[in-house]
Amino acid sequence: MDATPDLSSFAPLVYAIVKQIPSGTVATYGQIASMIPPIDDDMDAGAYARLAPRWVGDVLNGISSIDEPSIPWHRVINSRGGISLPNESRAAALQRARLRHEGVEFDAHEQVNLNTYGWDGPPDEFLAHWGFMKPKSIKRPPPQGPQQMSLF
DNA sequence: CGTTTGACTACGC
DNA sequence: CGCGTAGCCAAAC
Repeated sequence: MDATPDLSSFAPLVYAIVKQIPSGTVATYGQIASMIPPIDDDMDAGAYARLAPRWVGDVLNGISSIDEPSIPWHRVINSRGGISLPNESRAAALQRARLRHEGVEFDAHEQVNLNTYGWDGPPDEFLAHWGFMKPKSIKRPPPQGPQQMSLF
């Protein structure tokens, strides 16, 4: 059997998830990758966790070239909340324009506040249907009492 | 068929 | 808190 460990079996899963990202929100490569369980059983879970985000990028690179309209590839950004495409890239400008058009704002550093625009992930039904795992929420729960004032 | 690069991320300074 | 580096694998050259 051709156990081709290429991305052909990985790509459809990425497509399915990216399609679920609502307009006006963004998801990170790592977040999407964390939802997809390791396909290769022999692969170490830790290794997979480090590799999968890059595979997501590779997959999206394929559809951004043809600009597949059914897949909102522009809503996927890196963990820093920035666009990973080369700044001078035509696709980067397109991605940024589309996000802004959807209401996503960029700060002075040209980065998106994931706390505000970060995606919570698809519904549980969707996850169960595909056998996906619930992603680690990219929204960082604000510490309840970060600036706990020292009474004395 | 060896080398290089990459839409990544975590970690260190 | 921003910038540089290491790691890891697949695809492109």
